[in-house]
Amino acid sequence: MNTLAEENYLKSIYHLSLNSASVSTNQMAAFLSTKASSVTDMLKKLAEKELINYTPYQGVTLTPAGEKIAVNIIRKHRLWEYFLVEKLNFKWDEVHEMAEEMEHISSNELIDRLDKFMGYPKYDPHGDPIPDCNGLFKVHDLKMVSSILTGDCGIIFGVRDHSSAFLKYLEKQELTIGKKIKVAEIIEFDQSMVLQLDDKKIQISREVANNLLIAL
Amino acid sequence: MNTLAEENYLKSIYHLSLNSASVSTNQMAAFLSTKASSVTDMLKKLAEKELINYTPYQGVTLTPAGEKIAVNIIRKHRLWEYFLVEKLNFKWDEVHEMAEEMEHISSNELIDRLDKFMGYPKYDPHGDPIPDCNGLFKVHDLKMVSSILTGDCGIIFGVRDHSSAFLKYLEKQELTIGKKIKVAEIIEFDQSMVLQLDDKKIQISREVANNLLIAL
DNA sequence: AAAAATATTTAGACAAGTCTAAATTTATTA
DNA sequence: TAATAAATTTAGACTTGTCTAAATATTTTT
Repeated sequence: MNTLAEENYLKSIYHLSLNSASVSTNQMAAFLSTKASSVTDMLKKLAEKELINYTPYQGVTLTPAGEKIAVNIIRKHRLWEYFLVEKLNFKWDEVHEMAEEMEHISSNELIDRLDKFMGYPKYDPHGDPIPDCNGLFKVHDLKMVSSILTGDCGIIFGVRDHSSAFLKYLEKQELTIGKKIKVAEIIEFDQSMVLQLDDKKIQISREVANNLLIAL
Repeated sequence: MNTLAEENYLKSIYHLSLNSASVSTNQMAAFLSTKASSVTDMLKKLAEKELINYTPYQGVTLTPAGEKIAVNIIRKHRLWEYFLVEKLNFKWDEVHEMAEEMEHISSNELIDRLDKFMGYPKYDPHGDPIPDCNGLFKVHDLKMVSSILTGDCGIIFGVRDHSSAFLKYLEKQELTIGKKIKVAEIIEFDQSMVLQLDDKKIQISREVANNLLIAL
């Protein structure tokens, strides 16, 4: 199979590809907290294995084979996160690092049985979709809270920032997955927003609104 | 923390120490399917970290710090095996390789919660004791079936050989953990044994009897 | 107790993955 | 479009863990 480092590179290329068509060496280096020269070395290796399309200086995309591996790692990551939260009662801000390790457990039989054990969940604790055993998942059309207008309603469905600090903040504000919100007011000065929840109003910064996703 | 290789060496020293007071370089090399020179290199590294007592040419023992790490890895291994069998319905001969990977998931909080989730099991699917979160476990005084006499009774409590082939054979013969057996006859020619189970008699070779453990 | 056999360690090399520093290519800008 | 800046790759080195082959230590045998 592939090494730990190879798997992490493939996963990173997948995630970065969601924003831009092709991924640059420097983007990778920043994302992986490594140096551009290290990235180049690994890209050559992955291209050799035909898991990525790589032309020097031109950035990189995943081949179908590479994407399949990346999606499988993401499937594992999200299923383990679901397990940690739903079965072992961890909080949603505590599970990322553990899942980063667990996603590399190789057995697919294991992950399929875990999936079944948990009742084939469709979303992980952060609202991200869990690919099924064939790598298929629905891509929801979610909007940033910052992009909607006064009076608009929606249901919180996901986050863009997965940091513990952000998740803890949302938890404290009761801005969790499934909650219904309505935009009560947008402050012109700094674009911060006042949201109406079931029982209270809260004010969130532009930065928070940018990282909170809703379905209308 | 420690690397994967370091953890595997410590675990091996622990297992091999159960048979002999100190463990030799060649024993380690055979057990780990590696070369004696590689073992020497690693022993130097572990001695440097004060996880083992190592005098060149004189074999090796674990320090208390090294033993603590080894027991913790074994705790993780056995708890994951229990999880795989009891929650995900794997057979007892299918779980070893998966647990070899899972035992290196670093979080102790995770393993303690897994332990709680499963109701603090005392034995893994092969009858081996599971250390608690302080590294403590009962050492049962088990006997090899080959060491008992005609007419003696006992309850199957463990195995010495953990290979899939052996476990599958035991499963087929219904010689599983918890079964009560009585020695009906010992064949003088080859020391094979006829065992009385609840409902039937079966004959096992000396080799099998050597690897099956019972409590009297 | 010396010779032979066995076990262990040392020396030097290699692969994976990373790094720094230098060279090269691509992009920007004036 | 030539000069400058930024991005990327190459070259060479380092670490971890492994290997082979040679050297050394220990054990066994006679």
